[in-house]
Amino acid sequence: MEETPTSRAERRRRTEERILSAARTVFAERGFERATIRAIASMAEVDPALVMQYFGSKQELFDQAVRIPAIPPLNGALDELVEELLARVVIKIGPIPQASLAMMRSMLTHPEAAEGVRARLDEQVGQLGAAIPARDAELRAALMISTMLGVTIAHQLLDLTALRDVPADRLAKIVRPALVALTGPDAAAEES
Amino acid sequence: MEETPTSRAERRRRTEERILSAARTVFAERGFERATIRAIASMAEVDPALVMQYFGSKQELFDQAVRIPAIPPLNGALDELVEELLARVVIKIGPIPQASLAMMRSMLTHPEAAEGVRARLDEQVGQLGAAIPARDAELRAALMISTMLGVTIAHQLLDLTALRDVPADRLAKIVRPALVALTGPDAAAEES
DNA sequence: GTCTATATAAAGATAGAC
DNA sequence: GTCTATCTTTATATAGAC
Repeated sequence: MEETPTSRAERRRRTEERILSAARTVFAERGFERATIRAIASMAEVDPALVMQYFGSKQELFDQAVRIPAIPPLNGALDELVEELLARVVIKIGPIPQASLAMMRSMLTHPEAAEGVRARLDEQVGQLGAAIPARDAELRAALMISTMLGVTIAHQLLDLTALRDVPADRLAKIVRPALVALTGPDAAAEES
Repeated sequence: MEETPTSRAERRRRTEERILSAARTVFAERGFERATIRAIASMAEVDPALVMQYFGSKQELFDQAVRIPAIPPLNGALDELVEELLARVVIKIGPIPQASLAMMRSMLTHPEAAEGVRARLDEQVGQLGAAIPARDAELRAALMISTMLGVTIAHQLLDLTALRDVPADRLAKIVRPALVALTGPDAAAEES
């Protein structure tokens, strides 16, 4: 028998996606520990037991929910990389992916999330460091990433008063010189 | 009857202090949610029930444990403030207070901790902003604070590979120009 | 005053009815 | 295949023995 567009498999896939979407929202808002299967199921309008049936455990649900589709590599010329960093976390304010938020929200208290974030940031540090000609390239790259991390946390998660309702371009305009300063003197200028 | 140096009140005070110290350690390591009264009591070598007896609730224990004695105000000339910021979070790496760590560890998942951190950072932003002559003073101050927050989190809580075992003066030397860049052009240079 | 024992609550996980 | 009902665990909080 040919399967219709809304076959069992298709229906199941949609239900799973609805659960994953709800999970991202709840994990992003409350973090791993305070998020409950019940709350996620409620938001997805399914039975809590179904969530367990599909994903097996809360941890497994978290893993699948925060899995980010692609890991866009950081490469190119240094000044392009600075713009790319700004675009990712400052310009792109608003549509910051729920999955990233969920990961960040949980990273300080949930060991698995911490490990995931560290691995991803270490990777970005490596890519960025490769484009920095100054000495201490990796260290400089790590501090650039740390800066963007701090701005994102202060803005998106802590909601600092002074960062509320600030247009993206104003943020970018002020942060850019700081990032450039972190890249250090260019190779030609290094004569010490 | 005169009380000896180890009177009941004195013994109680010492026990309380031991519990608070253990609480700071456990809250700093695991965050509010994952920290348990049992673990804190065990570390302090007292009975779990005694902790409740003394502090009433886990939340109250947290409040008292993370209460930071003094709130040193940020004031002075701008270049001194930059040095003060560097001293507080970069140079002073190592003896960063357990209470601050506990607060930061919990700030993304525990609403009370988030509120406490936001209030404190907002306050620092105000003090720092008052010393910045450029336009967007508060915004610049907030971004400076965010930068230091990011470096602290990446270093102390996430343990980024590239930031491990880096001498404080090397960190400070690289971060300083970024902070200065965030302070913006001085008043004389602003002619637009 | 300190600790043993227990009450209470919440949430993850499972078994079985439909 | 989906959901009702329950089991089990864990941790906060309390009551009462010593």
